[in-house]
Amino acid sequence: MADRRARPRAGLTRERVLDAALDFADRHGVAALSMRKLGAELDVEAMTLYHYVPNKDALFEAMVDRLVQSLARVEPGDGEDWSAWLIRLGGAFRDALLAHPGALPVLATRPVTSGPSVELVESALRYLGRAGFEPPRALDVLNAVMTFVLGHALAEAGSPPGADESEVDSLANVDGADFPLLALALSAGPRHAERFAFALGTLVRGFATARSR
Amino acid sequence: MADRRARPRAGLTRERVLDAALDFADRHGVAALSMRKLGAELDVEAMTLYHYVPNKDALFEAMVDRLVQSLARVEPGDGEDWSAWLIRLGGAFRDALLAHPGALPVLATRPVTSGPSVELVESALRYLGRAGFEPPRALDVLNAVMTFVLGHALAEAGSPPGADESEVDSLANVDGADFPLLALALSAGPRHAERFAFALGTLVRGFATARSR
DNA sequence: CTTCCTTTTCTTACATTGTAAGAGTAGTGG
DNA sequence: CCACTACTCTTACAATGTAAGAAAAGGAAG
Repeated sequence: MADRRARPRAGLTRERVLDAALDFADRHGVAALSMRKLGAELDVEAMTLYHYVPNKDALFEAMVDRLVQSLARVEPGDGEDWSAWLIRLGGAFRDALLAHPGALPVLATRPVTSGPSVELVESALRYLGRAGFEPPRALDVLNAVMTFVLGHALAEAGSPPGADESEVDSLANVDGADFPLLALALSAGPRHAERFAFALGTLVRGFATARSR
Repeated sequence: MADRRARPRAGLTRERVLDAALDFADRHGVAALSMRKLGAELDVEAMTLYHYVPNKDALFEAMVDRLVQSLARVEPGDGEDWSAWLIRLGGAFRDALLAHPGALPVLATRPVTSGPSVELVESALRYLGRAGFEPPRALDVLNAVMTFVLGHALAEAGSPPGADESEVDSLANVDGADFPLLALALSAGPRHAERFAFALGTLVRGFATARSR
């Protein structure tokens, strides 16, 4: 009658396994994620997890899918301009990636190939086509945006947790005497968001000339 | 007097260890790289490697450094325009990354923090400053280019070797009936190089408006 | 309740990994 | 010959992914 456990173990499910994995990755880094430790997090032995996930690689894949699927809801609003939509898409992707920085190395290392992501690309091509981009060009545009966002997120998330504490945000403590310009450039603080907006805006604006009509 | 081994084992050195590691990573993927296997590649026991590298992580770091350092030679030519130089820098970075796609996951996952890379950034800021970019803006520009190139290289290199053969170049075999636009966009072939040039050119061109003079 | 069946969990076991500790070996200078 | 340094190997251990199958926990049917 009393609760079975301090940790809410009741009703283990694939969702909960994935959540725990993402959470663990965010707190300790993917490198530290082992089936045994993940099991311990859920008050379960390692082998139990194999009932919800065929193997560790599939678990990684599922984590990635989870992140990518959050993009499905970024559809163009009524009368929304293609460039505004692209910027919104890029921003949503960035948010999704930074929501779980621990999973980033996994996503970056793996070709995103899941069914839903292909549908995403197709509908993006549809929107861009409507805005006057031929399919190949539209794919170029989409590719440029997504790869840029991925690269930026990687840089922004920086080292995964568990890395050497001493050099966290490595560039933050450069010697102003040896590297005056860099020190000056960094004196304004991180500015990740502005940096991102600046670059994405520049990129998207430039695509205007690539439309066929 | 005769040669000691078929494999050129004579004179093991840190350089040779790094070369072998990069080579192995390219052929089988970093995931498959273990100290024992790398040792075997050099006709040596695993522990021998620890004489040249303090641990596996340092080996990865050294591999990354090797790639990054090849950028040191990309200095602006006489009278070379800043945008041309930026494009050349981006291209060189791409080349360096794609020269060892196996090492890409390592580089992407790790904050590039080595001494030489900081010097690289400083000198890049110097060039861009000469071209009229204030240091913070110059860093934004540089960051945008580098992150884009990294993201693009990741996408281009695709899955590391050793991944599931069936879905290599996953997007290449989409169903034209279900995803007509994507199929159409892909019918032109990979076009990685053009895609890269298109996006990098667009990005760099857009930076022109961010100069202060 | 008992019996059977399915779903979920655990126990054991093994090959592979990174690497600590230290022992062997080779070559070099005295 | 000795001592010393540079290099390599042997052995060992803890941690990992996961195969094989035993145990437990429900639930449905009698």
